[in-house]
Amino acid sequence: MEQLWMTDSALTANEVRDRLALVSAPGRAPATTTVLTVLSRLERKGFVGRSRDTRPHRYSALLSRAEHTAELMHEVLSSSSDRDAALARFVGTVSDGEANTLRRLLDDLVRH
Amino acid sequence: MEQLWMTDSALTANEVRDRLALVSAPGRAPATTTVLTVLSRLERKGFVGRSRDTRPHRYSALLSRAEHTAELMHEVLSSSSDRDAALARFVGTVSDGEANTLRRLLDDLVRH
DNA sequence: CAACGGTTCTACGTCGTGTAGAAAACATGC
DNA sequence: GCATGTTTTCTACACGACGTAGAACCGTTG
Repeated sequence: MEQLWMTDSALTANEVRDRLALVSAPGRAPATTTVLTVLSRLERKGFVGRSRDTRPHRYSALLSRAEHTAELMHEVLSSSSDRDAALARFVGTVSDGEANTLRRLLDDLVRH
Repeated sequence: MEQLWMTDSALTANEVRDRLALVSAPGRAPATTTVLTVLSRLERKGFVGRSRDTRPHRYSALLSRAEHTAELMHEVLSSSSDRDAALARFVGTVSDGEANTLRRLLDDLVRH
């Protein structure tokens, strides 16, 4: 459900429904009220914000897809009693490409 | 629930119950059957293995806590459409200590 | 004010999870 | 061999998170 939201930003419920309709299987297009409900719940959990003043309320993701993923990774990591061990395992199973990406990112980090 | 399991390895259901009893609040000690049920479900999901031949079956974690955490992180990461962006966000919010750990790990990686 | 689009309220089915009793399967002492 | 205690399975319930959506409510506009 989330993913569908992360496509872009600041849409009305109907716009979201339409986009969903395009992606989902023919029969499985959600009703507008469904979308509204889900958006409300996401808002309650702090994942999306909405403009209550404009009449068709506009909803937007508060965190980008990448930010959200990063946050989840932190959550998972901090649920571990031994963070370093977990990181070691993580790095040990990462692809070469991702290892390089990580190196680059860490280098960038050091030059503020 | 998981966490309780990751303490050490190869225990019987009753041993697990006992250890749980030590940690949990006085009134909140689980029954043995409860432990069995949970262990069975964890087995079904491939998180723990058990020796069916010994009579009190012995249960053991198939993945260490760290491995499990690492696997979860990979799962989360691969659920992202843009892995690199997610990694960037992740590294950007990591503590200095963890950044250093990561550098060291990546260095070790390169010398096979 | 009636009709319509948008929003909230209420609700149902499903799934995972923590919980555990009842029943079945086993081991054993006698 | 069978009664008894232990271990495991079966069945079941409550609860919360979701996906789903109808019914009712509300504000605008013709």
